[in-house]
Amino acid sequence: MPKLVDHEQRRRDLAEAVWRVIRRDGIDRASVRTVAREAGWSAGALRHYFGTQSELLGFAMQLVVERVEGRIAALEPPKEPREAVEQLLHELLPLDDERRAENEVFFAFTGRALVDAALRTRHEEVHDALRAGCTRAVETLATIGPTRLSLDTALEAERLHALIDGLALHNAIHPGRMPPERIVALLARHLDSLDAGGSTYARDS
Amino acid sequence: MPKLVDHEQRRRDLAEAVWRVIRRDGIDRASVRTVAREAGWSAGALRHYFGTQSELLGFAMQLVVERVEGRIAALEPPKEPREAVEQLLHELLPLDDERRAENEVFFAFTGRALVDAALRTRHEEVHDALRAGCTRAVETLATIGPTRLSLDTALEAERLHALIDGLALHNAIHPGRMPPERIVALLARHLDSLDAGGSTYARDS
Amino acid sequence: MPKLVDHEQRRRDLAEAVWRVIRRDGIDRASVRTVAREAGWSAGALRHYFGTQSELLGFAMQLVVERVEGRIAALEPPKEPREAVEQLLHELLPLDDERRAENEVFFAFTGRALVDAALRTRHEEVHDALRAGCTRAVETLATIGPTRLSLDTALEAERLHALIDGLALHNAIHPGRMPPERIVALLARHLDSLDAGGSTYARDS
Amino acid sequence: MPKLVDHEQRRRDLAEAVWRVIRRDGIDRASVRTVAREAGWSAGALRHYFGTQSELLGFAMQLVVERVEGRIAALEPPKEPREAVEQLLHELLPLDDERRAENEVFFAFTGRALVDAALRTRHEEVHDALRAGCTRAVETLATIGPTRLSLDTALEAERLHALIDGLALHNAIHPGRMPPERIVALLARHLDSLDAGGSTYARDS
DNA sequence: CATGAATGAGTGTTCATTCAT
DNA sequence: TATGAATGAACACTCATTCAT
Repeated sequence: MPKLVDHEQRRRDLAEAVWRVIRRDGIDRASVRTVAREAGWSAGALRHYFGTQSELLGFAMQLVVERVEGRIAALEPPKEPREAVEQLLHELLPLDDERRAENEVFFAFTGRALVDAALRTRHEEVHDALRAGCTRAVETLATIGPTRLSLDTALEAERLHALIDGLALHNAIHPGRMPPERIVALLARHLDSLDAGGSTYARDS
Repeated sequence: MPKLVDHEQRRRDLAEAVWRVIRRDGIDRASVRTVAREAGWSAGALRHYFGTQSELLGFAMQLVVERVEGRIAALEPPKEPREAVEQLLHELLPLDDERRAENEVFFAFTGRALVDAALRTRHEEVHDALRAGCTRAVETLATIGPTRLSLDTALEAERLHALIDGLALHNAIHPGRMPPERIVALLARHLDSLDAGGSTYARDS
Repeated sequence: MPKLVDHEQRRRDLAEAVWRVIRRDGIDRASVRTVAREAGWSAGALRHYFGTQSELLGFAMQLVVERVEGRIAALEPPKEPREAVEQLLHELLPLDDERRAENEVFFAFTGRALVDAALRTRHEEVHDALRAGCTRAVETLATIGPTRLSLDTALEAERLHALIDGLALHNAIHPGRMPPERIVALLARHLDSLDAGGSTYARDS
Repeated sequence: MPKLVDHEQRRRDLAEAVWRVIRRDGIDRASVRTVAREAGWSAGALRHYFGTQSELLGFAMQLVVERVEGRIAALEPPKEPREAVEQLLHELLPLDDERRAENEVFFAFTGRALVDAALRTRHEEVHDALRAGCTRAVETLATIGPTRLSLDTALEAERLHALIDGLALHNAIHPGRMPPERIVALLARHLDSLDAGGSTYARDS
């Protein structure tokens, strides 16, 4: 009877080590050796759980995918516009440490996905999941809001999506210039603008 | 002083080689050797113009900075809102090959700037220049437009900036999902929304 | 003692796995892991039967030794020259799959035996067994043949041995240039030449 | 003006280091590191002359090819049978240190050529060159000899070739059992046997 | 100014081996 | 007996950098 290990848990531990290294030193430093050391093991031990470095990074990226997708999937259908806004703010934006970590790791992978086909596929998953979340939010605003909105939902979803990613990017790279409070204000203003009548999400959030 | 010109021109040639390598193979492949080969020289020769690899990449990034800043600085004060829009579209967005190149290189550097202080400083320059361009555009819309706009220009500039970067990012990473025409349409819609009265930039651009 | 049988059988199974790996991928790929996987076991399990990789390969080589020796020992004393020839052809030369396998494995080990003393000892056993077989064949031809042969049997045995190994080597490395039929023809010619009077083994084989 | 080095000479030096390592420790130990150390340089320096290990080993093998081919090409057309024999003995067989080295290296590569296509191609070159040399020798014996020989030259060339390789192999792997003098005696006997009339090359060589 | 020689550290990966279970 | 965990050394190869010329 060999020593048994929870394989999936180990993979998760290692992926988290990948995250830490990426956030601290950048994805270029996320070598097999470095990650192993970060996790407190030898490089060879890591090979039990990930056959190649590509697999390791891919899994770490997949973890982002799953977290974001899971978060979006868990969203309750909002009863009113304000709730939709809250959801976006609290679930999709890098407003706390956990999501800030995801966000930074996500952008680190983004740079690599530009030239790595396998990572790009995973990146696209997150992209689409975020798009779906944005679409749902826009639709909510259009249908259950107290307003007379007649939105091109596809267009608005894309605009919202681009705005969110832009905000997240600015927060990741220059946190001082785009702190969480400012993100909240900007997003509120944006949602506000969708409702020409003037309901004001911005006023007290 | 012709020698200096040569020297500076060489640096520019090399920086362009860096761009080509980055776009083709990713920033990780932008090694001193690879870039030298791409430029048609020996690796040692490169040493005369850039002491370290970091300096080389920094200069290549600086080229992006200068181009974007130069482009923004060259903008004529718009006479009317529509012109402001045109400027944004044609000067700041990745709608042709040249600016698509800048854009891709910019995002490649972004990934690295997340953990490299020197690159981050340069990145911030571009960031601020873009912000300034956005601010100017928003101000134009507010002041010389035919509308009764009373905008929080700082807020709107940030929103526009984030939107533009988000669109550019989406275009760089998933060009199929965010082609130039779509960028144009989205940005038109956005500017449109700034003018609650309803002038329609979107209608015929 | 059934356990011992099992043990020995296991070793044989593993040695056969070694053979398959060697023939397919070369002796360099015959790692402990690869062989274990080929045999359908874990690498650790193999340790119970072979303490080191060297031992494993040595045993696999020993299997060649035993097979060749066994085959030669089993030869009936030939009644007439033609029978001696047949024996050589059918028992010692790589004319069917089984002996082609032995042959290839043998030469794979030969390369290593050049610098590995333990393997060289085992190699020498095969060498000597083959030599003995050749000697017996030559003696048969000299004593029971219908001819007036007066051979230097030691010399002729060595010549025959070198010829056989040369043919086998050529067959192993360039099978297209030395197919089985050609081996038969060449050996027939050789044996023919031993009998100056002209009995013709070649004519109808 | 950089330090200039005779590239081809360096490659030859390195190839000779390969030979030394192969003869001493076997071809498996002929790693880039080991060879570099043997030649007195760093592993990185070696990369200036050989891009990959495969290239390095291929060149070292090519050296054997060229030496053997050169030696065969340099053979003068023999005036009489005896001379043909001498040529074979002195040029093709491992009777002195230089050719013993070639021979050992050749067999080391043979083992690898069994599974390496690139090496096999080079191996085939040596094979064919040796075959040509044997063919020439047999033809000489048949045409200018004092005898009534009517040989199947293709068949006899192959037989001679296999014999020579077999002898060389036996000498390489078990030098004690097949010393140079014995090789000479055996080959003399063989050539003798080609001339049924009985001229005796063996008698005084 | 420019080159190629040379180094040493770093990369991902494979491996034989040891060990606890 | 048998397994998988774990290690540390080795592998080929890439790289930034230094240096003599």
